[in-house]
Amino acid sequence: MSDILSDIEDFINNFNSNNDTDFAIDTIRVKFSKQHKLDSLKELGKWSKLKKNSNILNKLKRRLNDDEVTSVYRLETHDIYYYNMQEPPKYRNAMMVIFGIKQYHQAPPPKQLITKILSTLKNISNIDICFDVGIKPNLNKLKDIFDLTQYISKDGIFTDTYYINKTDIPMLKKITIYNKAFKNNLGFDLWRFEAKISIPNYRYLALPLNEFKSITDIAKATND
DNA sequence: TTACTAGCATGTAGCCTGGC
DNA sequence: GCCAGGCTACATGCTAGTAA
Repeated sequence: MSDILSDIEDFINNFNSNNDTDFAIDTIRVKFSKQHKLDSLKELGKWSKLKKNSNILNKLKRRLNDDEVTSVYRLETHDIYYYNMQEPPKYRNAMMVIFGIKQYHQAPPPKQLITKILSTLKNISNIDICFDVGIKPNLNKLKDIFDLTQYISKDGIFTDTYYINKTDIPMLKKITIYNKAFKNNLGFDLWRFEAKISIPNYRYLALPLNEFKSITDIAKATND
């Protein structure tokens, strides 16, 4: 079997070369059956169950509102987790989540480890592809075309995070636009576009990168 | 043949309650 | 407050059947 991660990276890099852009993978998610994979995953390192009130678990649950999370396990100190899902057959399925592959404030999870996990699970369910820009995007242009929702924190504060929850583009489930510099305390201006893209069959890769680029191009237009 | 799915049985962990 | 017991939710082992 070929290397799934390299295949996707090659696909994206090829698109970047032909379109003068700089898309990158930020998050990989893989739904898997624990029944035959868990033993192999445990050989890769120590998985620790996150405590019920841990900050990381609460943060994960905020991001995973659709999936009925029961418990979450973390691979050592990496941003690599799997969480058990309640959907039937109960406790059989889990979702592997590999975060922070494109980061500025900390090292990403080791590529060799990601490759091993993907070759063990032999699948990939969806990925987040990101695109970073040094100035605030033109959100008004996007509002003209999409239903742009601003995220309001629990305290009722309007944040620098915006969602396009419905794109009408096949496989492109959602786009998040947020102030990356503020979020990670970077010390320089940086905004991030993040596209959640489902992958029905990784053997026949057809990522909607042209469509995502059209959206980032609109938002890169000069602010009026 | 191998990989995967699903049902049943059983083990484990966490929470709650009552007695001391 | 502490501990034991009971209950429930969570998790996994075993096995049989199915698909690739």
